[in-house]
Amino acid sequence: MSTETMLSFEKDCSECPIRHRAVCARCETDELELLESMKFYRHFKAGSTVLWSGDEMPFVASVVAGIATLSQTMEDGRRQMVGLLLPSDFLGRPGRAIAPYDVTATTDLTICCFKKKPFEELIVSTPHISQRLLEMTLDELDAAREWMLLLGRKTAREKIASLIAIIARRDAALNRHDHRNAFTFDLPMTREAMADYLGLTLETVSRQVSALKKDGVIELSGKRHITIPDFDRLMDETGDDADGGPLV
Amino acid sequence: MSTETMLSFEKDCSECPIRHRAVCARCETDELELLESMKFYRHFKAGSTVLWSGDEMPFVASVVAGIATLSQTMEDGRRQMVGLLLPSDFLGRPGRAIAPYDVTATTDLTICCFKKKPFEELIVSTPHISQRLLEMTLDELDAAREWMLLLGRKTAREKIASLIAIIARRDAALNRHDHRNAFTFDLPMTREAMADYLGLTLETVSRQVSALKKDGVIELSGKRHITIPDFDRLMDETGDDADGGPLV
DNA sequence: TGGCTTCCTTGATCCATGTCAAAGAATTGA
DNA sequence: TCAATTCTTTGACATGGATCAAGGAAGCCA
Repeated sequence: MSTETMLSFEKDCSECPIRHRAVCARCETDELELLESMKFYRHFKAGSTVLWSGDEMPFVASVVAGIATLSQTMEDGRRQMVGLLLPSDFLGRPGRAIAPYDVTATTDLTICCFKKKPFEELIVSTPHISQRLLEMTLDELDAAREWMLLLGRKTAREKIASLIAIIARRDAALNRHDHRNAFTFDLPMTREAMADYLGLTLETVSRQVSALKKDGVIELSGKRHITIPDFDRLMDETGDDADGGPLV
Repeated sequence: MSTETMLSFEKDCSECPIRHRAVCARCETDELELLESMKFYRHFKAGSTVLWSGDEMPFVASVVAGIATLSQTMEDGRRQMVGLLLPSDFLGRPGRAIAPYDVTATTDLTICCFKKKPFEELIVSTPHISQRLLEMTLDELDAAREWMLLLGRKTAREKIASLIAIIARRDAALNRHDHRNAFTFDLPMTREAMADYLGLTLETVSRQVSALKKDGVIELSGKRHITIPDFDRLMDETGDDADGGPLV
């Protein structure tokens, strides 16, 4: 599961790309040293399963690179994604032994793991960690509530536009763009994963993506590569208030 | 807004009905004394608005009695409930000045408030509070994810059955019943509020409630009073796994 | 008592999205 | 280079839930 080569941050937390956003963001040098002695990395290929719902969960982890999803499946196969974990997001819950959701690597994925037991002790003894975890959990709850509005009340077209806007924003936050109004990026997920995210079928996703393309809201090259000629135009299609927050 | 009479718990936290489940659950006697000196109560009538989205939010609070809801409204009036606050649940977020959702009293409501600033200081200095808040926030996130599955993938009939099961469970947790298989309680919300919760229209809610009644899954007297003759039968209608957790 | 007002129910119809089916692109591996 | 596989698109049709419309029931207060 693990690669042979060791990247610089795998020794040294201060080199880590998510150093300032992850659960360890507030840690001081001495606290980082403690984390360094406990952490271990795991890598997953795109499409592979990290954990099945019901599995024992021996670790908690931060996403370092790539994207993971949390999803629930009903007995008859209906499936809903309930979490999208981007770099710096936290996986797992202190005090929980069993995974409540399927965890899947949507792209190639690297996670920084801590054994559950020692991490739980750390939370009690290191307020910098528990405070940061609280903040991140509150952010996730806000995101979940946005998502509930999307699932309960938006049309298929608005759902697609919203998802594209979310991904564009995240991409803009990572890679600074020169142009203010032209965004280009790859969708990091299949049509089926988009459908699972949005509570739609993959056919409806495909049709609505085509419709947004036909109407000039997005430009497509290949199936995954998207250009947004006018971000405000895309925002109009999401159904959200005009002032849905600044772009970064 | 506030009543003239003071109930015993309004002086003495140890008398408080939510003492062992709220954000203060883990506090020791001396910590409770500190909270007692800071807290104040507010009361709202059923149907009244506690806060509008965008309002300044000068306090955080625990729900002591009654039910409050969080909801989002789109520009054209589409509305989705995104939180259901029952007694002991926490309202507000440390570090947030502006309410991001409409907060409504669904029933008569009593909340135990703390001014935001002093509470934020308390969180830093009192690990018993921040740890409990983390735990409660993680629970809310789990509930939000269940709800996302409901919104994204369940049929109207499954949604109604799920909501009734949730309320029945909560009611059973508060009021011990003698019979193992007969539950009776009042729906604490209008058909419209149910629709906002479930991502449906009120007409569909009404029709599906009638259908469940016709099929003998529930018994209705009046519009709000429900009896569940066979809880397992109801659970079959929710679409959830058979082992959706024990009843309390 | 009667007339508002609010909440709820039911019917008729429509339409957005799901379902079923087929075939086109892109990718992988032999 | 050619299957085989996976992902995607598109078409035809079905349907669950929304919409529009009317009226019933319960609570309230004058």
